[in-house]
Amino acid sequence: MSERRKQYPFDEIEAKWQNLWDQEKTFRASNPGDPDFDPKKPKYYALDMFPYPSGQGLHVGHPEGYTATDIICRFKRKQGFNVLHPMGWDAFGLPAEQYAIEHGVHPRETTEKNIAHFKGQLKRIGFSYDWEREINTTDPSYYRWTQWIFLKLYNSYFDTQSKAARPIEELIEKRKKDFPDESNTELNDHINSRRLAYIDEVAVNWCPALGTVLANEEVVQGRSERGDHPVERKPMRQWMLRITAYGDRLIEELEDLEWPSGIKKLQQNWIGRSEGADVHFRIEGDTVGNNSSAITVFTTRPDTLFGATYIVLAPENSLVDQITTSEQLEEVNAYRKTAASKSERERTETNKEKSGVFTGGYAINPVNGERVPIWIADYVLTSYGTGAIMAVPAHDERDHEFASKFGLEIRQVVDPGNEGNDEACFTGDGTAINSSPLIDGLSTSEAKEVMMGTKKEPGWLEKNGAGVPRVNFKLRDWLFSRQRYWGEPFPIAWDKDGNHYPISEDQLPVEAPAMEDFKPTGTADPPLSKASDWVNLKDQSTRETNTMPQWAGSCWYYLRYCDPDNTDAFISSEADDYWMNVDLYVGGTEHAVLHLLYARFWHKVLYDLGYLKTREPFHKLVNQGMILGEDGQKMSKSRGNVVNPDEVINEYGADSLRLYEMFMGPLEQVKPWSMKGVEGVYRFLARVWRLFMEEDQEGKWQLSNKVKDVEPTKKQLRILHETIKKVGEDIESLDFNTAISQMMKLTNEFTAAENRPVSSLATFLHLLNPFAPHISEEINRVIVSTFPSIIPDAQLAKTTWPEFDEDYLVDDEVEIVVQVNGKLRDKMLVAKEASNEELEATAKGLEKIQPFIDGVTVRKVIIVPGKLINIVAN
RNA sequence: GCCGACGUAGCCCAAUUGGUAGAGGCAAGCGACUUAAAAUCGCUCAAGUGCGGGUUCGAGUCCCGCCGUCGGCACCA
Repeated sequence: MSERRKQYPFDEIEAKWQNLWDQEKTFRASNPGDPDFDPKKPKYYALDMFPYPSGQGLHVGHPEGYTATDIICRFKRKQGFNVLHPMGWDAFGLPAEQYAIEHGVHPRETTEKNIAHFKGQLKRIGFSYDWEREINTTDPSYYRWTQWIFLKLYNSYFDTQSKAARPIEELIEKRKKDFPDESNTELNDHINSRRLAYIDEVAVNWCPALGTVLANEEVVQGRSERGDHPVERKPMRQWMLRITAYGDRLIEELEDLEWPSGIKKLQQNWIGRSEGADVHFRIEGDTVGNNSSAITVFTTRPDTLFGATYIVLAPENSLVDQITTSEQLEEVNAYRKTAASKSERERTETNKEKSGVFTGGYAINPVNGERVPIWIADYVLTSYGTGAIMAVPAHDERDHEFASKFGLEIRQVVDPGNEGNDEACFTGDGTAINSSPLIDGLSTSEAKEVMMGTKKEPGWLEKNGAGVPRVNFKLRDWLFSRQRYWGEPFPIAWDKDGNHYPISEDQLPVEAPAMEDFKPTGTADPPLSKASDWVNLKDQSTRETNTMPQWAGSCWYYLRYCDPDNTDAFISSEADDYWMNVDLYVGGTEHAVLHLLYARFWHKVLYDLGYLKTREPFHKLVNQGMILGEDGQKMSKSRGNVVNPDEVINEYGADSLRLYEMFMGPLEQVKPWSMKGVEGVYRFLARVWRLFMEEDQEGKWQLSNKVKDVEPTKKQLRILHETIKKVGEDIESLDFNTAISQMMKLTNEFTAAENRPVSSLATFLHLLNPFAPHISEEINRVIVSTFPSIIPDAQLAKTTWPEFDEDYLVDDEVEIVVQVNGKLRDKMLVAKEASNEELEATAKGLEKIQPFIDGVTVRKVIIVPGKLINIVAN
């Protein structure tokens, strides 16, 4: 189609307006304190998920959400809002580094190149970003503050009383008061174990192919989310962020947010809060006899303790060595070895068949003093709870399967009531039986309460020193260090005694050294460890050589947009006050648990420490649906169904791309691309163009002589005002597809008219403007020059959104549907203000209605004003 | 297995939130313009709402039970 003549000169028009917007800074948002700041204007902050500038450039999924927010922003500006609509680059990350390693180019170079490409592509779509607020997470003036926030995490702890982060100094003071004789080392150890950013030796996800550790969230089915490489578990000393401290608040504070319920659920499930108890099982033969030497299990069903017939430890559990008897040693070691050699994936794949071995040891069930065997099995995870469980095979499917396979005792302690079938294991709530007078006959919830107690009263477990109520989370602390080059260095150094200490704030940013060779070392030593000049500090200290993960920069970028050039603070208090929260955040579901959880966590810490005034960053969240290829499959290079937005713009123009992305269907829905559909909206825009313009003999476009200074007809006024109403409402509710159909309808109506009233058409251009800004501005300019006395000489972007007049929307006569027994039998035209009595009389008199009501009794007449009348008769 | 979303003309999708199943687009067909074609303009065509029950004067919409598609989680004790 490239040879085909363009239906309207979109290429000239679009470039022209984009240049003008750039030069005039049309979409600049002013901050409190700016000379042009108007405090009377309400604010609106619409945020897009900023892209990772990959080498592939933009794909059609990006402009979907971006167009949606752009329409809202252009609309809100016309309604008099001061609109913050920024864009930036999430540019640290593996791909740039991988590419750099393969091609021997510095990642900064490729990143800059990619950003320039992305930016050019975004500008070509005509988004109304305030480019003066552009940010880049790899810019030292940006990551200076990422490092600064890290120091805040490092220098604070979570106070469980107030459920909030507090400065670490408070903890130090308190500790000194409580333990005045403690040595500095002991004090430090205590403090370090409480920091929100801390070092820990944990079993981490080590990815040999990428040469780095990964967060749980970055591992999918035992493989790396990026690159799909195998991941193994390996104990390493790493920086961790104590996100689990915020587990409760991250769930509770979701409540007031206007987020899709599915996303809230996803986050809740990911955090995975469960209430239960830690229960201590003394090991038989243990002479110490206190709880610290016992096996502690976590259970959500302490009411089933009497049915706990054996104990299972994770193979990695450190107690295994102590418990295993010499007879069982060989078997246990063999099993542990196999378990360790299995990748996470293999372990979860063997989902079906349970395996495990007996340790030879026994524990004592604290509720009845019974001796129960201790097993190890890999269905018990070392990473959840305590790495040990009490098995209640009668009421837990996994335990049931295991017990059945190994012939362990299955003792029923919950009566399912009339529901139950006795064979299979019953996991629901019922009545406690076969337990003890303590709980027998009580419902599951009552029995739990007896065991765990209430807020006021401790339960049986606590009173007897057998356990303590506890809330457990699936959420793990956030593994925050990576063995990579292209990331934020930690503002941390280590003294010669091996203690870590913070780099002072005035030394920020800590920039990574320029390095020739930043390949992963293949060991746990990060690439930065090779830069010895950089690593070694004067006082024999050495710098931390890990870097932060990709997520760090995106945890707070929405704050920086509010005050991007501030060199004194990450955000000024005034800017925070004025702009936050984000009124609307649009992006893909792929960030439902990762980015959105991390950002909320950081935000809450900063809030607790008094740097922010809002508890949550994103008030309203909308997930755009994925755009599939023309074949209904996910777009991918290998399938060859990828649509390139540049090509769409070349052939149909940016306005068509924008319009099509919105016309495809509801924003949140998954939907396939269709080039025919693009042509459809392109034809619509060309129709709009020809509604105003015609070609002269030389083929030059000029204003059509059908466009006149005439009064619109009643019908025209009606559809115009209908459209003003519908488009406005649909933009507010993000139903862009239906807004566009309404504008198509209007265009069809006016195209059919010989006299096209310029006043009405000018109003229509305002409605079209947020969707197709270039063509609407261009046409507006043409009619301004011909009708200067009627059309104000101003850009649509700078003039007010039109208002509709209800009077034009109503007819004097309305069509009323006449039903008999709910079935449509006839229609009638009646005066709008006809009374119910009149309606009923008229309806009953209708020729087509008579046969249905003759000879039967009319029981009831239902009238919906202006809509229908239903005669119920039999 | 669990959680969530969605099933309406050949296709993408509407339906004032319980009130005439059709707004818009694509495709198809016919006509006008044209030497012809493309483009354009005009007209036409189509499903009874995945299936089975229920509530109601009235169900695409609400309830119950199935089926299918897509997405997420998945030995979380």
